[in-house]
Amino acid sequence: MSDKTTRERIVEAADELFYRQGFEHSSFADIADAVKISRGNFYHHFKSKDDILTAVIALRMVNTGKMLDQWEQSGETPVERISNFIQILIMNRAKIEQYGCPVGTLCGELAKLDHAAQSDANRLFTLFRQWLRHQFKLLGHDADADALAMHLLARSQGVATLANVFHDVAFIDQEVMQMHHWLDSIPATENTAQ
Amino acid sequence: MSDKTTRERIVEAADELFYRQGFEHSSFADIADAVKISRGNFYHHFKSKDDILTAVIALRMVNTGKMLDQWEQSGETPVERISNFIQILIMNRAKIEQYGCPVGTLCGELAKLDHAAQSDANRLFTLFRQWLRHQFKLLGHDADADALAMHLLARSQGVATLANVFHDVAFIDQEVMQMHHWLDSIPATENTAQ
DNA sequence: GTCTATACCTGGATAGAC
DNA sequence: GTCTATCCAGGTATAGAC
Repeated sequence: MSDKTTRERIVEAADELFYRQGFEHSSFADIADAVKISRGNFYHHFKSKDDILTAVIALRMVNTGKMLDQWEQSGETPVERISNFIQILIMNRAKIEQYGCPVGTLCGELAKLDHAAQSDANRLFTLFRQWLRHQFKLLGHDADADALAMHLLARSQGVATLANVFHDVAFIDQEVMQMHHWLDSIPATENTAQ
Repeated sequence: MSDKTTRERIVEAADELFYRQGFEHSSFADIADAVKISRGNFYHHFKSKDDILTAVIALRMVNTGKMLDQWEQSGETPVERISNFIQILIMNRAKIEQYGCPVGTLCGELAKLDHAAQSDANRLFTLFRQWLRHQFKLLGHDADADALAMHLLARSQGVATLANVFHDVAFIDQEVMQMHHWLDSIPATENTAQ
């Protein structure tokens, strides 16, 4: 657990701030305060604010990838693995209630800004989408695997948004339960080929 | 259809711009361009940008109220009326694909900004929530009317978010169909008392 | 690699003429 | 009621010393 480089500390602080305050609303001064460095020093590590955003997205991609890999290993069945996805809402409920879904809110903001990094950020969603699609395929749902993946993504997005707006964690619990039931109700003609 | 006052024109232009670009990202210059007035002239009608936001939210409240009233009258049964709600996703699919849900994205942004008008904007959601709750109550769902209302709100929010991110209108159609099926599948022990 | 100082620009807001 | 001119704060980015 060696000391983190200044660059890493900047990216991590920016990651958190972009999540809590949004990208545009987070200034260099904010990040500088968090990392305890001077504003001018940024430009030794990054050439612009957009550059920091790119690094933040890259970090999130790596972390998300690791999480999905871990679910892949820890879950015995596709249903178990998909359940892990649903459970993020519970794991992160306090933060979701305060700041919404990190992926959804970032993509939403960048869409409004018509920002160049939009497609980069959207890849975070694609990561989940493909992983879920893969799991549904393993369940024997070849034709509608993508539709099921998108459906589940949409459900969790909606839950995160409303939990944030109404500051209601109980609503998360309630909906997560329903999502688990929905998952269990899917005809699981287990695909034994893979 | 008398000519609109400058004030009304400002609010309408701001409404559209806040939807498309977000509140913070829309400058006075942007609004001035749209309305074709000078920047200084704003302050004869509003004392601050936040004031314009308040007016925009008020306008949306009025318009939303009118829409709900109309559904109330045009629909014969609660199911028909709730169907109208689901159908907004279809009616506005082009805009949703481009800019997301106007209510959800505004509330999301104001939450990140920790803006004073947050609770004002959230009332837009509450308007829908209460209306839907009322309809579900008429369906005989006294105990879980609010849960059903929130469930439906969350579903449509999620659909709007993903349609926006993936620029996919077909996904809207697909999910709307499922939402109608879901609605039809709800045991409708019609409440004849009201 | 980190700092201070500063340039430059945008955006919200004010003053005052017409 | 609308305009022009202007002020001021804050934000990104650069220059250059240490």
